[in-house]
Amino acid sequence: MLTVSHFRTPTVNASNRPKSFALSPGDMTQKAGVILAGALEVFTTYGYTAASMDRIAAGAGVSKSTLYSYFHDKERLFVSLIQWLTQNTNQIIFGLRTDLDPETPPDQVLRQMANAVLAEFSANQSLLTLMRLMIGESERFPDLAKTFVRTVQKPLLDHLALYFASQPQFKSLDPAVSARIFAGSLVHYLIIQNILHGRDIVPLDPDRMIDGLIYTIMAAGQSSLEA
Amino acid sequence: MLTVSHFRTPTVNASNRPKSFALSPGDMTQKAGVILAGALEVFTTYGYTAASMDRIAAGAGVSKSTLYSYFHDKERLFVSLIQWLTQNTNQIIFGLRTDLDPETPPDQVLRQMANAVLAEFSANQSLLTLMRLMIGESERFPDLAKTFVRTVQKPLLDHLALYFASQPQFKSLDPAVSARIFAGSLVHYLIIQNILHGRDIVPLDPDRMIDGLIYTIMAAGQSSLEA
DNA sequence: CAATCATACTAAACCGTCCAGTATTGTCAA
DNA sequence: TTGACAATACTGGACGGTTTAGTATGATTG
Repeated sequence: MLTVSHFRTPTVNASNRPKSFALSPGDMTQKAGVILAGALEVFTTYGYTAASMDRIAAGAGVSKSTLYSYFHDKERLFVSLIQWLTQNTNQIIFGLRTDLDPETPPDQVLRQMANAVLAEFSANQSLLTLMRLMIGESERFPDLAKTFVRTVQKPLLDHLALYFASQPQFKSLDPAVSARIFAGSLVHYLIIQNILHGRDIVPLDPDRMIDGLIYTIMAAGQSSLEA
Repeated sequence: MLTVSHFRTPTVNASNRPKSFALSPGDMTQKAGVILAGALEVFTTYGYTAASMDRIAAGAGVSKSTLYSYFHDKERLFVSLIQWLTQNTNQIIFGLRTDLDPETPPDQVLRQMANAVLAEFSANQSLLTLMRLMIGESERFPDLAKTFVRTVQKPLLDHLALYFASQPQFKSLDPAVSARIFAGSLVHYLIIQNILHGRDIVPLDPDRMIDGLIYTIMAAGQSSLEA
């Protein structure tokens, strides 16, 4: 269970040293959300180091005092932000996971998933931002990167692998590898097109990408090729 | 043709304003290479902003004066470094591209390629570093990201697509999409395992990954599934 | 004599702290 | 219900100490 730690209530108590709490996201103050939203934009634009706390405060429309009353320091603000995004991402992903209904044909399920992923990632910029920040700062925050893998990537891959394993059509395929191929192709596509700004350089229609991917997996599953 | 621009000769002329040249990599002084190698390590460890010019100078074993005599400023040093890495990467990739011999069976060719990619990226840390830096700084240096796509990703994808198109075994597959699936699966695998430190969290043997990937593409190619 | 080194310097930015003052909100007595 | 008061949240600005990019100066080396 992920909790947003390094978060402190704005209660400036007598000692002027407010203590911090590990709060579940529901407990988070409205102001904290405003700060995180502003921080996201600034971190997105400048990266971790170049994003100054002054700019974050300005971006969030909050005084620096308030900023520091909610978050102890820059590093823990960043960690809280990533955890916040991670939770949002998780909710989104688990929201769009088409309940692996064994009735509907697998190609429809897969297409539905792929469509949802590409649509969601294209519409919701913060998901790609999370990916980019995580990769970019993975050396400075290795533990955070592992948390990201554990709470976002692993459940998704496990879910996919479970689905591939459950369908007899794919019994000749390695479920774990198929999950990697499915997710990896889409993630790589998103990285090239949206993060590295390669849309005009290596253009590829998302529908064409999805069609080809679905066809490849379906065809491989139904093949009687010997290993 | 890629040239290492933003590079200036160490000639500190009278006006103390040495002019810069666009030099082909062969013209690059030995010292410039030393500086770039040191810069790579520091940028890798600290990221762009947190890598100070003092640390870079120290890491390269060079005085700061010399540093600035070869590179106008930090930004152009970084651009030169990326271009330098891009060229190295290109040479490596084009070096390991198994000359698309139509004689050898496709599965062997693909396996050879996948093996070479994974082996090379695991052994040569700087390739992954390049990937990580490019993604992490893609908002600060969008043009650099495009250059990366144009000079590294696009040739690789084109090369793969051409190969898929040339082999009758894959005539039922979309060559461009197959190239994306092939490269994307491997890149995503490398990102998860090596960049995001997910080896222990979502373990997957590289050979198993390659086997599954090759099988999937081969089986899909030989399938007679109707679209 | 060109290249390099070592060092010191400037001007600016940064983080985190601190504080005087201002809204906002609630409590409680009259 | 109203008015006084207290607690809390927040602002805005200033500050110390540190770090940064980039420049300048003079010594050293081959």
